[in-house]
Amino acid sequence: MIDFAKCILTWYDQYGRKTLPWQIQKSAYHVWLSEVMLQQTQVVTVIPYFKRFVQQFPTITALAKAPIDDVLHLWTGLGYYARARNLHKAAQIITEQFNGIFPTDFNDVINLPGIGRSTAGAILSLSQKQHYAILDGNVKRVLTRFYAIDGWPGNKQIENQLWQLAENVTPFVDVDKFNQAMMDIGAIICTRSKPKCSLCPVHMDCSAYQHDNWQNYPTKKPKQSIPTKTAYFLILDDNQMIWLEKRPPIGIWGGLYCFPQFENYQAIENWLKQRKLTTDKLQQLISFKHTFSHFHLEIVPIYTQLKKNCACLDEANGCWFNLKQPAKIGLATPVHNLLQQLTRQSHTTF
DNA sequence: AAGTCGGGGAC
DNA sequence: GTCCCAGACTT
Repeated sequence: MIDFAKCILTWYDQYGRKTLPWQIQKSAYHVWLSEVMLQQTQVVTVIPYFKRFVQQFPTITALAKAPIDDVLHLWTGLGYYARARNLHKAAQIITEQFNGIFPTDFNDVINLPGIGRSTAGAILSLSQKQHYAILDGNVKRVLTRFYAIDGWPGNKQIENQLWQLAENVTPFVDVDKFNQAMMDIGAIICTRSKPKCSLCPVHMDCSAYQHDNWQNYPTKKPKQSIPTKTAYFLILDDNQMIWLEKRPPIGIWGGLYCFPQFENYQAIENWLKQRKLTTDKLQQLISFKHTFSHFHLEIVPIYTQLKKNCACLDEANGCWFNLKQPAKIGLATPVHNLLQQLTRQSHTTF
């Protein structure tokens, strides 16, 4: 049997990634932020978000003091907005309970909102060389192929087995390099499709390589069809000002601003009538589909111009979004796209 | 154990 | 179109 960790570490010295933005001035804060942004999100997507975020919030304390809308604004388009809310909440906990210093005790770290076992292990190993294993999508892919682990990793029993293997292969020295190398190999070599086995430092002992059956691993998630829902977005235009409402903090697009949303056309007319808002004719724009992991959303934008603002709208839970002077708030991606479309049209109109 | 939570890259 | 990504949290 080869020395798994030694092979991985030797590979890392020569080929591992060492200049990603969160690896330059390595701190617990930067590693934490990157790990959270990288949850279910690819590196190339994260990089610009990470740079903007640390520029605006250089310290945990600065993040803790910021309004949540500022935080969500910087998260716009990244998805899984609970990550941003948890990050903000955790920054406040760190400021209050840990004097603004990121905790070094595993139990303290994993108890922060938005940090699970793998993220806690990644932060403490990468930023402080503490001996903890990680088990993200990359490590799961490498281990299931190397050891020929059958069964979907989302299954609790399979996941426990993978954690055990991860702990077994994780060395006591250079744990930071090892964990980074495992993620690098998973992301660059042991890819989901067309893995570059010839470049892998442990391919000769890899079960999937020996049997030429990498396609069987990891075992795919049992797929299920997802439903389609329809949503009408009311684009209420008061002279280049668009009415947006803040969504409740939990649920889809939590804390983001969105057009008033309805399940059918009639509900829009009721909504306008109840608020004594008089508008021009309702105008249906081109509908489109937005897909989530668990349902499709058919979005029907309904545009109309407000004739007379009766000031019946609740400003506490919404705002007039100025197309010519956009506020820095969190926006769901289809809302963001529609607002940009409206901005372009207003330019060509004049 | 299953459902909820986004958006985009790669194919 | 499909699959899934440096997962965590709720029920």
